[in-house]
Amino acid sequence: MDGILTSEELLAILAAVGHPLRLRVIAELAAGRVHVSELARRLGISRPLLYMHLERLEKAGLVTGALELAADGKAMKYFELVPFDVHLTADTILDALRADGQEGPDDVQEFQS
Amino acid sequence: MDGILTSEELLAILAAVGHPLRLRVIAELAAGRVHVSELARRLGISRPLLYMHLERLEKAGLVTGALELAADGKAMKYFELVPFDVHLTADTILDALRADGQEGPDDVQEFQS
DNA sequence: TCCACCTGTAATATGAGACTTACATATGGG
DNA sequence: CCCATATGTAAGTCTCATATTACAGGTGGA
Repeated sequence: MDGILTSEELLAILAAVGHPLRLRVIAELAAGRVHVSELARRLGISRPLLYMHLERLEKAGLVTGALELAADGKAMKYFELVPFDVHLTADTILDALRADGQEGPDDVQEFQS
Repeated sequence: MDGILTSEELLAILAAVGHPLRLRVIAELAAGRVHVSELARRLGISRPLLYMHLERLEKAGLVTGALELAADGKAMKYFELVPFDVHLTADTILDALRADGQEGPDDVQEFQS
């Protein structure tokens, strides 16, 4: 979760981290993996709400979730932190915007005059 | 614009940078100071809209604006970038949340049982 | 069977942010 | 005097993220 980012990826990360609850979610997960219900209890928020925030963090690639079967047979979804390291400066932002231009040759049509 | 941040300050920065237009504003200002109307023209957006985004960036402490009188007597508001360097990791976030606790003794009432 | 856990989603408010349009002001030059 | 430039703000709309409530299903144990 670092290296060269496109502005889109950078924005996804910034928007994902830039919320009070999600900041606390990251802080909780920094201590180790937790399953959803337990995490909701710790944060004092409803489970559906937590789901939304986790989705957002997952789409940004900051956390990952895995459904597991506990010893007692109950299904539990554990989330854990994906190590990230984003350096935020004016230059970083310029790099991200530049990266958009020559973004992967995912079947991009080239024009010439 | 770095060092130890409270979660509030960190959130202000992240939320401020986390928008496509504001990313481009920062990129433009990275090349040097620009006055509002000129910047709006470069970005191809309306001036009132740019104002909103600039306010947001200014509140987060990422840019500063100064009203100046040009040689021809016209008032022009120049904005420039405030150098910032935010390192974003799980640890950084933990630090920010910890910093909230013992935030400046700005007349804080202490209780004891 | 009922209760206590867990996951997952749909339906629905609500509120903040983003954006537009319109207007007020001031300056200098043709 | 009118036009072009500039700043600044008020008012309204509209979209979307946020948040709540309510439901669906599954398991294990008393």
